Amino acid sequence: MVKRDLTGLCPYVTSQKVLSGKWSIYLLYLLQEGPVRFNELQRKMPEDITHTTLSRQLKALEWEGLIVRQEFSQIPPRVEYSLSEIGMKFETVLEALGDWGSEYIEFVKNKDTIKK
Amino acid sequence: MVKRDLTGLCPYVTSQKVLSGKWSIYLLYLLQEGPVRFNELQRKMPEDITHTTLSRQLKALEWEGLIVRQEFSQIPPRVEYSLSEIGMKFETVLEALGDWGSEYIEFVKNKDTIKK
DNA sequence: ATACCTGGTATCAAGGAGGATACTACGATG
DNA sequence: CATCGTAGTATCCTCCTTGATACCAGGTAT
Repeated sequence: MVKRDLTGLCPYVTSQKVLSGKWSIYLLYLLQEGPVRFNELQRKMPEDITHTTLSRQLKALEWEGLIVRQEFSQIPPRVEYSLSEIGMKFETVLEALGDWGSEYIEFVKNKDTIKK
Repeated sequence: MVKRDLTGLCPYVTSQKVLSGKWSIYLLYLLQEGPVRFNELQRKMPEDITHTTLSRQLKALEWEGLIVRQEFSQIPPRVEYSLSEIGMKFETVLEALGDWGSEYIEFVKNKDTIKK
């Protein structure tokens, strides 16, 4: 996941790059409600995802500035992830994506039905 | 680009899958204004993209139902791509993405400046 | 005759993202 | 003493996407 290039500073290309991770959108969606711990995130994912992958994905989002990682000095460790300021501003996109995604699912269902 | 799975029918996961192509967002953005020809699309891309890649990308979007391909029986060939109905509904997302992308670019600029 | 135009497809190579597995620290619990 | 829980990192392997290149049709321009 090579990022932070901002080719030509195009908003669309930039957005595409930020969203390139396989789980970025869903992670941002999960973090909307507030801080979530690492293992909790893993359990909440809609598909199985290894902690290796989750870790990489979170690191990328943190590196890009969308999320914040807070570590508590406890045993066992406790790490909470939450949205940064620019991450919170992404909620508008999330809303639009959620709406469109639902409509799209309906669209595909109907199409498949007609084909049968 | 293997698609059309709709895992658990989650809108966010679905959207993520549709947007997985490296150029999907920008292509949808370009098609907002109306039909565009193949070579014209290639020329309008912000980075160089081979016609092989463009062809695959368009095929994926067409297969997903977001765009429509219209072929005119002419020599030399003339093929126009445009948004489908569900593709047009994506414009809300595009708008949000454009706004957020711009803000994000500003955010990154400031961050880099501070670091220096 | 040759090159050029469009809009592709076929094939191969390279790179990167994701998955699987093993390993880590440190304490609590059985 | 051994295992569990958290939150990771390090490595390796594999698959997928992209990129590069060559090739195609069929008519027109030089």
